[in-house]
Amino acid sequence: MARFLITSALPYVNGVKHLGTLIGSQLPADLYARYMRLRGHEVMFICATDEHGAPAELAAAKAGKPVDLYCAEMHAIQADLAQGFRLSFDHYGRSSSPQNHALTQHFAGRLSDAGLIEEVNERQIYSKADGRFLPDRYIEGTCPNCGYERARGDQCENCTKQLNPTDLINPRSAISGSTDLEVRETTHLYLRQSTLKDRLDAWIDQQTDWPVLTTSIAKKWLHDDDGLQDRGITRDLAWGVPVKKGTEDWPGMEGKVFYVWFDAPIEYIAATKEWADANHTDWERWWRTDKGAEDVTYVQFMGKDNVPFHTLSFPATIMGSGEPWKLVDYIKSFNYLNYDGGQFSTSLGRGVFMDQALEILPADYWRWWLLSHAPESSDSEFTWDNFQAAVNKDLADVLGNFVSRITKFARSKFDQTVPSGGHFRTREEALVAALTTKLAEYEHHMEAMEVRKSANTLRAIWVLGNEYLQEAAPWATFKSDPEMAGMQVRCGLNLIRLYAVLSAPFIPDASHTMMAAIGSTDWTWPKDMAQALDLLPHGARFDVPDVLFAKISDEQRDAWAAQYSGRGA
RNA sequence: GGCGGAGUAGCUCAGUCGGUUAGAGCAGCGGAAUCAUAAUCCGCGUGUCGGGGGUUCAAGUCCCUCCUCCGCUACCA
Repeated sequence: MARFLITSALPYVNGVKHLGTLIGSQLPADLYARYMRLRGHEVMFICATDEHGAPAELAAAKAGKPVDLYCAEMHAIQADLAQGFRLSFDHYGRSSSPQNHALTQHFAGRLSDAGLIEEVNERQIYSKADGRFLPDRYIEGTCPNCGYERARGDQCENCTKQLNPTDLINPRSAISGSTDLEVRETTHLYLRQSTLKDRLDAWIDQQTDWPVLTTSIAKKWLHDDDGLQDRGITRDLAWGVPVKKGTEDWPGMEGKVFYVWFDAPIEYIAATKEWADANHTDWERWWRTDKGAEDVTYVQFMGKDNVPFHTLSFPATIMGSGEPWKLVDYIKSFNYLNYDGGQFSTSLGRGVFMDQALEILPADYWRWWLLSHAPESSDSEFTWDNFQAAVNKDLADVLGNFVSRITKFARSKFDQTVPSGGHFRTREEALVAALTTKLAEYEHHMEAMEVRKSANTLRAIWVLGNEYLQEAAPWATFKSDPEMAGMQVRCGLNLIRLYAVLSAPFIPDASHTMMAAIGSTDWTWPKDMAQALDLLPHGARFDVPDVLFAKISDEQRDAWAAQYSGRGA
C-alpha cells in the first residue's frame, strides 16, 4: 500500500463552472483518486474554492451581499455540484479559512526571514468612484495604436498590442465607467523568485516524465526574456488574507492582503488541515517530510492556464520557506474543452454549465463522455452529436445492454439465481486470457493518468463481455446442455460484478447499481481473472436492474443544442 | 510580435527510438445471431498524414520553410 496526495486546481468561487473547467482538473483528479483507493492505497484528495480577489468583491457587490456571505453561499453551491458529479474529495475547503490565513502568513514570514521578500513602491491607478486600485485589466479606454474604444489597460483585444494603463486615451474604470482616476503610490511585497531560478530550473529539468505541456510552459517562463521575474504577492483589497509576517504585524502593510495566487496554492495544505481539524487527526503526515510524508506521492491536476503557478510560484514558496514541505511529484495538465466550434462563454451563456448538466442527465453520462474525450494532447471539442453517439453506444448499447441481456436471460432460465454446475471450457479460458491482458493495459494507463486511453481500454473490456456471450450463446447451449449454459450464464453474471469494480472510477453510480443488482459487496480489485469470473456464490439471488443508461433521443439532442447555444448565436 | 500546443479516414482521436501493408471507435455497406435498451457479434478502409523543400536504404515520425486553428504572454483568476 502506498500513499497518494492528490489535488485538483481550485475553482474560483465566483459562479458556477462549465464542463471545460470540470474536465480540466477536478474530474480526472477524481478518476485517479477513485482508482488509487480501489487499488487499496491510502488517498488524500483535496480541492477547495479559491475565494479571494477583486472579482469576488465585485460579484458580491453586484449581488448586494457582504463578500464573506457571498463566498460562503457560492462555496456551498459549488460543493453541492461537486457532490452531484460524485467528485470524491476527502475535503472541499475554502481558501478563506482561518487555517489558510495562518499558513499563508506563516509562509510569508518564513520567506521574509530568508530574505526572499522585497518591498516595492509602485504607482498604480486609483479610482475614487470605485474606492479601489484598479488592476490593469479593469481599466478601459481607446487604444492609441488602433483606435479601438474598448481596449483594456494591459492589452488591446482588437490589435493585440501590449499596453500600459497610462497609454490609454480617455481611460475609465471598467467597473463603474468613472473617469475620475488618478495615479497613486502604494507599497507591495514581491516574492524574489528570480533568486530561486536556478533551483527551480534544476528541479524542472529532473521531471523528465512530466507531460510536455507542463514542462514546456514552465521552461518558457524560466527562460523567456530576462528569465523568471519577481512577482507581487500583495494587493490593496479588503477581502483576503491580511498581510502579516507569521503572527506579527507587518509595518507599512496595514490594510493590505496577500494576492490570491500566493494564498490559493497554500490552501492545498490548509484544506488538509481543515480536514484534520474537523476529524481530530493529523495532517502533517501528508505534507511534512520530517513528519511522515516522505513516502507520499503528490500529484496535481490542472488546466494549462494554471501551470506557471504550480511549476514556479508555489514551488518557490515551498523551497524558499526552508522548511521540509512536500513538493509535487507529478503535474498532470490539460488543454481546453471547446463547445461546438468555439469557447464556453459565461457572459454569453454559451455551453453547458455544471448545474445545467445535472438537470439534464445523471453524472455518469457526463463523466463518461468528458473523461473519454479529455483534452490531453490538444484542445478537444464537445458537440451534441458526438455526445449522443458516444453515450448511446458505449453506455447504453455496450455496457447497459450487456447487463440487461445476461440478467434477463438468467432470470427466465435459472430462477434468478447464479447457476451452479459445469466448469470452464476453452472459450472461458480464452476470455480469462483476454481479460487479463486488457486489465494489465487498463492498470498501466490509469497509473500513467492516460485518461482517454484508460477509457478506451475499459470500453474494450466491456466489449469482451458481449463477444463472449455472442460466441458462447447460452440461449442455444441451453437447449442441448443446460449445465453448460448455466456455467456460461454464471460467467456472464460474474462479469457484471467485475465491470462494477473496474468501471467505478469512471461511472461510480452505475457501478453501485450493478454491484447491488448482482447482490455482492465485494469491491476487491481482480488479481486472478479466473477466480474473479467465478466469485459469486452459486445459488445466490440477484436482481434485474432497471435500464442502466437510457438513450439520448434525437429530439433531446436537438433541443439541448438549441438551448445552450448562447445568446445571439 | 514572442513562446508553446495542434493539423492523420466523413466525425472524434491513437500512432513509442525513423523500420512490415498508417490504426481504433463512431458513422456507412454486407453478413450472422435472436438472450437483450432494435440492443449484440463478424467482415469491409485509395487517407495528397496541412502545403512545399531537404536528410536517409527508409519519413506521419528528423531538419528548413510557408499556411491554418488554439492557448499563454507575468496586474483576470
